[in-house]
Amino acid sequence: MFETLRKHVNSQLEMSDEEFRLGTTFLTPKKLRKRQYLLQSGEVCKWIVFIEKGCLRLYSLDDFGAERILGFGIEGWWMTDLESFQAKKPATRNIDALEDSELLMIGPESLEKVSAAVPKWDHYLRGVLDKEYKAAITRISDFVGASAEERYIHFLNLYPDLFQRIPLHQIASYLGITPQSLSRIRKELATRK
Amino acid sequence: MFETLRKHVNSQLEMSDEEFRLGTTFLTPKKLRKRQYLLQSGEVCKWIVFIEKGCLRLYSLDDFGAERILGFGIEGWWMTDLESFQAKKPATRNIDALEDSELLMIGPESLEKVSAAVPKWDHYLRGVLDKEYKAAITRISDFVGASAEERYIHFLNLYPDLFQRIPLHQIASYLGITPQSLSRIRKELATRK
DNA sequence: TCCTTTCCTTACCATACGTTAAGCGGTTTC
DNA sequence: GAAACCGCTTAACGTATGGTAAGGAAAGGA
Repeated sequence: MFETLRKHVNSQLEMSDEEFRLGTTFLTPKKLRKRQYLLQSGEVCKWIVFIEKGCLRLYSLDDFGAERILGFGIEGWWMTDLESFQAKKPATRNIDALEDSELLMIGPESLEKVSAAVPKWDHYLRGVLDKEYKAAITRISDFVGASAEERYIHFLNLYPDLFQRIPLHQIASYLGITPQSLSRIRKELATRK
Repeated sequence: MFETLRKHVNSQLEMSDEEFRLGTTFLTPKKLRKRQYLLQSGEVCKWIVFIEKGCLRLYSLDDFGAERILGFGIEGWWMTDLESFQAKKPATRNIDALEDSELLMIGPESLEKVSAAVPKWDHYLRGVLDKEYKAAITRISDFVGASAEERYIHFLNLYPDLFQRIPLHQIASYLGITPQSLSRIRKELATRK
């Protein structure tokens, strides 16, 4: 049940089996079917989730109901709408499953408790936020200075795993362009090779 | 020397004068002249800085030497290149002063110490990172789904203080457009009113 | 199995933004 | 006080991306 999480923890820091086991007692498992919501705008986001298996996406809806994809997650990633989770205010964003998924969830109280009780978990979870933040800055850097084509190439290099399993029109939204533009870019890249 | 910082701390959480004083002993003051670098790409970023007074910017250079502005900071903001600071690797980004500035700096060891010694400071600094992360996601949301004109309007609403004192061509870079495009957008908005 | 929906692509035209070039008031420099 | 620079704007034109529409392959539902 905790295989992927154990691997991810190991990749970040040293943690004994006992410390790991202790931490996992604060986690709530949950299965999500494809298309099922973990969070719908209007609800308060009550969980930070680790993806043991499957694929989620975080997105908002613009004034005309079109999806703006803010991020993806697959096994080995953490995900939440921090805005709503921390403030305990209704979310403006949505999280749903792109594939049948298995999650490990942690709520605000458990988060406090595990951070206080197991310093290693505190470090681990803080490190997760740091990495997310750095990734966000890198993505902003791309938007500020790179063309859609460059952003697509960067995405391929950074997340080859995601590219394999996420529909192209969702990747287009993530890149801030239309599916048609992405299609055009891919054609252009293919002929150039 | 710590007026702005004291105000900022107060705005985030409750902290006694003694706790505050204790924390400030870990800070190193520094003055920076306009155009002076705090960090140049190639150096390791050794500080997280609080801006008591003045204005800084964080930016990278593209292949042709053009500046891509990743962020601004004025009094009451914290700033660093987290990528370089945490990994202790040479930075790819630069930080310099847009105005004569007064900074309070904290290095990696002091950061560890103050976090361990004063729990309130640990919470405070963690909150700062959280806010930065949330702001980054909001900015990404803008890039994914909003036009340049909308991004400009959002910038005005979010950071009216910044708009007053930062040259327009730098704001243009922050928004991911050219100064000419920003000028066009401003004209369009002015005539529409 | 059929029928619907989803996903990807292509084509055509519209538009937002980039590029290049130039001008002009304000400030700094010598 | 020129001269040089800087910040901002405007204009003309080029290009990347958006919008609309349509078709076809693949997947999913009944």
